[in-house]
Amino acid sequence: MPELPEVETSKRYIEQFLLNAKILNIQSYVCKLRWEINPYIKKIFNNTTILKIDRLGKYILINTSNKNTLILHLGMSGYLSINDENSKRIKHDHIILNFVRANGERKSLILNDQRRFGHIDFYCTFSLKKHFLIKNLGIDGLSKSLKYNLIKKKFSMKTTLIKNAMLDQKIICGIGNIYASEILFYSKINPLKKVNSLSKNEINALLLNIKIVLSKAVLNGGTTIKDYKQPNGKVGYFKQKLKVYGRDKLKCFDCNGIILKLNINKRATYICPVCQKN
DNA sequence: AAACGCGCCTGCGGGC
DNA sequence: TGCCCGCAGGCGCGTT
Repeated sequence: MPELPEVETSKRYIEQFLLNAKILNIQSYVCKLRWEINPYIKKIFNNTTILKIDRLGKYILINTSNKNTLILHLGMSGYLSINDENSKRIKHDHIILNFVRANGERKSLILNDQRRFGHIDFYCTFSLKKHFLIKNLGIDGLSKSLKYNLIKKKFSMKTTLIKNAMLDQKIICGIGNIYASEILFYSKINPLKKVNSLSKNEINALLLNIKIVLSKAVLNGGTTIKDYKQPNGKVGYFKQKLKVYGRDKLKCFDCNGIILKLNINKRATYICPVCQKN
């Protein structure tokens, strides 16, 4: 479900509550989400303070005073919320992190994940980049270092389709299926084009539009297609701004073309065949 | 090394 | 009403 903008929205919201808060304990009600959950997670963060929260791609990274980092991934259906301590658990509430704020307020961070493709883990902060979920991640979609030379280098050795490359977290991390279609539309690039055939202008357009689309989506609180909500309970408002995703058979906003739905690698891909002829 | 499919899960909507 | 199928915002792993 959540792609970079939804994860960033969630991160910014929980940060308001969690920064400088003390973790009391972590409860988990399942043995595994996508993978087995390390049982030590229940104890290792007890009485530690949350110093900093980062996001890398679709991962939320919570750094604590015991020099560990809590790693959260929301998978397809994960949803974070903040609730009063001891409020009633609902279906698919799998992880509850109880904490106390500097003002004495006791709250809980809740991970609800219907499909259980999400994950929670922890690792020593110092060697976080060696963690198996983090070590292969490419550059973040909103990183200032996302530049032409870097991407040109990665693209020139590949024959895969640009749509697949957009979803490859080892190249650029954070982009998922919705924003891949949107960014390619903004860039007027046909998703079936091979990455090693992209011109300099096309790559530069792509990089610019990655920034534009992702940051616009963040400003709008992300995209709600079905059930995604911001942690404050509001839906994301970027859906109204989507140009192609989910708009098959409808008219393109920029020309008279009709939006087409393709299947690329079993993933729905939306294009305007006129704007994205090449 | 790169490029595919598979499988992990639940739930929903459409067709019969 | 119910069953079956396909599909859904992700991604590591095994196989080619």
